[in-house]
Amino acid sequence: MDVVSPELNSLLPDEIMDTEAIAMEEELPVEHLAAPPQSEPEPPQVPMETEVPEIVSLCPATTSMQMSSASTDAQCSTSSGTQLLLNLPKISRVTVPANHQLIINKVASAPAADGKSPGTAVLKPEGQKLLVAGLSKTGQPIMLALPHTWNKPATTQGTGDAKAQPTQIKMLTTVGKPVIAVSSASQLMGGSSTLQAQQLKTLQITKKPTVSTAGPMITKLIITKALNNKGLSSPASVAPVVTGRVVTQSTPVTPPRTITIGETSTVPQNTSGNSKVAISPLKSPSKLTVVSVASQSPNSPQKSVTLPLNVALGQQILTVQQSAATSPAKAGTSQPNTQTVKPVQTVGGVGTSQFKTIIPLGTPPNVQQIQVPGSRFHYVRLVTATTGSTTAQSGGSTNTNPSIQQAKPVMMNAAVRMSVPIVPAQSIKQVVPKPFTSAAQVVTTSQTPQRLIMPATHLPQIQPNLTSLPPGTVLAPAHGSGNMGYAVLPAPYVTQIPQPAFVTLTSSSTFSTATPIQTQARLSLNGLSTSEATSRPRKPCNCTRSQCLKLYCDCFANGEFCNNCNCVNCFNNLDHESERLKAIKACLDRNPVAFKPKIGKGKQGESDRRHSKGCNCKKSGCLKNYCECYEAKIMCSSICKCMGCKNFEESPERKTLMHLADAAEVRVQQQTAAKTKLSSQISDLLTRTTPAVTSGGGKLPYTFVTKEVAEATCDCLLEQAEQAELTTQPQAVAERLILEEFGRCLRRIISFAGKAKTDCPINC
DNA sequence: GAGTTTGAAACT
DNA sequence: CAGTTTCAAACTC
Repeated sequence: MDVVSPELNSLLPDEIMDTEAIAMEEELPVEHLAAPPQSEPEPPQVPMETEVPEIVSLCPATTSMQMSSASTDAQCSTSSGTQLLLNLPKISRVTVPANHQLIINKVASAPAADGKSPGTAVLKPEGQKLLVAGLSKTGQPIMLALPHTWNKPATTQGTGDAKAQPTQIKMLTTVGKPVIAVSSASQLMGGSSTLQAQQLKTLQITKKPTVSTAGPMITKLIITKALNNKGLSSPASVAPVVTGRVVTQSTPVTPPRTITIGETSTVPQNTSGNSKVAISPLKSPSKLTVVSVASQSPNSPQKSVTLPLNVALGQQILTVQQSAATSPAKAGTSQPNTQTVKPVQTVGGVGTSQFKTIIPLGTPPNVQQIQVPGSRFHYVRLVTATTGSTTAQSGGSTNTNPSIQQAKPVMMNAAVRMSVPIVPAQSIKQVVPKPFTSAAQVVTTSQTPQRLIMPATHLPQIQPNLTSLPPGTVLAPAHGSGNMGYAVLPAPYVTQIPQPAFVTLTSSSTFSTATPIQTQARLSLNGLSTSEATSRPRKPCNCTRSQCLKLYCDCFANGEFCNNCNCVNCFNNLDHESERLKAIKACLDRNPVAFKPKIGKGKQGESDRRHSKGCNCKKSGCLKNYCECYEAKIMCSSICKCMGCKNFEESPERKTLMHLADAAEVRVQQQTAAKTKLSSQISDLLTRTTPAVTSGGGKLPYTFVTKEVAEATCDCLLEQAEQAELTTQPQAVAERLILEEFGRCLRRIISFAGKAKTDCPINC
């Protein structure tokens, strides 16, 4: 993975970050914190970018409250009945939708140990660190509880600096409704030299998600779905993800769920709460952020607010899988070695353009990726490194042990683009319960075991254009800067993962890998519309000499893993991650925008798509698919260096070709329609009880020989046979009588058929 | 399906 | 940056 400096990281464009909204820096004045999304730094210039990052507005028509940093306790009731209970050292901004409850538990301000982080606070031990309640569509509260030790910085962090390292937790809630934006920063010293500010953001999602689960459950990880909102006026994406332990009561109907983010250090092996990750679908309007969590300490009071499991996520469903409803045992107390991660089943992601998945990381976290075929978004699950020893040594540097770094993506039905802020590896380490004894984690699903994660390998630092980060790029924090890092995952990353929607993480030193279902959708077809991209399966490559690690390979160039290709000696897969990452880096070194779509919008005023570099054709006249412009169905532009170009608006050759192409397409469509129709008719004919095939406007005689008619005929013949038997007729006579009867039956059938034909000439 | 052509990517 | 080579897709037969 490539690593970029923290500075770049901080500038991570919204497009990549997929986070939006309110930046919450602890030290920032409230006003600043409350600043609108627009205040975020602009992404690096990307001339041809086809996707324009959208900013999500966090404060819809809901109640908005701002508190000064001095605020300690606050209660607020909105006119709509929303209640807010806040007890935070600092709350930059809280927005609560009507009828939603937001409860933030007490947080006592405490002096920073090193005094370098003024304004930081330590959460009261007795109180939950932080409870953020969001409301689902149903009005049920969603809560996050931070354990006391939550967010303890690891002392061995690679960066090793004592600077406060803010961690962001962003959470996206439902669209439209939930508009809870809470940002709070608290820092816990936890005896470590580093301070970490936790930022929690709740983002509003434009779409209302559908919730899928209900019932008791303990969930560690929640994965959300992503969606492609490109071009949608109201994109929906949701991905509330909560990691950590979820304890729920079980009310059959939308039981509230409490999500607690806690530290394991307090109660190490107890809870399953391994740190997990949250995920967020990204992309426009709906941006989602993920939350990393640690396990919760059983002892810590569950002050959590109940949160409805079902969080509507637009059309996407965020599902937190619950443990079997029948096994309440899992709830609460225990589950020492298993973590149940339930990715949310996403529905309907649309794959289109290239997207980038960003995973924050302090130290190389394990990442679970989930990709939804056909979707442009990917889900990424960050899995904290396991227990102790292994993770401890990383110290922020790349882990060289392959076994530890095994990362396997998890494929889902939808792809998600997201950015996930992560808890520093060290904090994770402390937080993670025993279950994870090694970096490698076994992911099992209720359905199928899965292997996951992408190693956040530390690679030589590069400073690529952020907007052009290739898949697999990891943005790591720079020295002395925050803990937050981002890993840019290629959409394909997730490709080679088993389908199961739910994943359970269990401790294990090795990965159990389910046979990956390799479904890969081309996320981005330079210039093609979403529908085009999704409808057209990616063509398998046939590389023989490039190992699929050069841009010659379309799969690689599109940031995808080879899947069902015909390539030889392919390295574009998870088994050759290191080589692949190196190749990506090499490509970026040569061309920082190598992985960006070549077809994008022109400069301002140029609404049409155009090739970012222009073609260089010499013999094809730019009217063959050799020409990248022509292939993308766009005309050549002034930046093209082609010779004898015929691919321009008024070109007769081009028009002719277009007409031919259109005609061909029409023919194909007609043929397809005809085949479909014929198939339908045949099927109908075969299944119809009473045949009604028409010929010349009437029914054919045989069409009257329905089942009923046949049975009646048989009855007549049997009756005749019985008569013959009763009268002791010779066999020959009996047979003759039966045949005569059969003849009469046939005549009657034919007679009726003719009559029907006359009475109803038109297919009746 | 084999061979040729083409132009982007990679290399020098 | 320009020229050359390599490569894989597009195309032709």
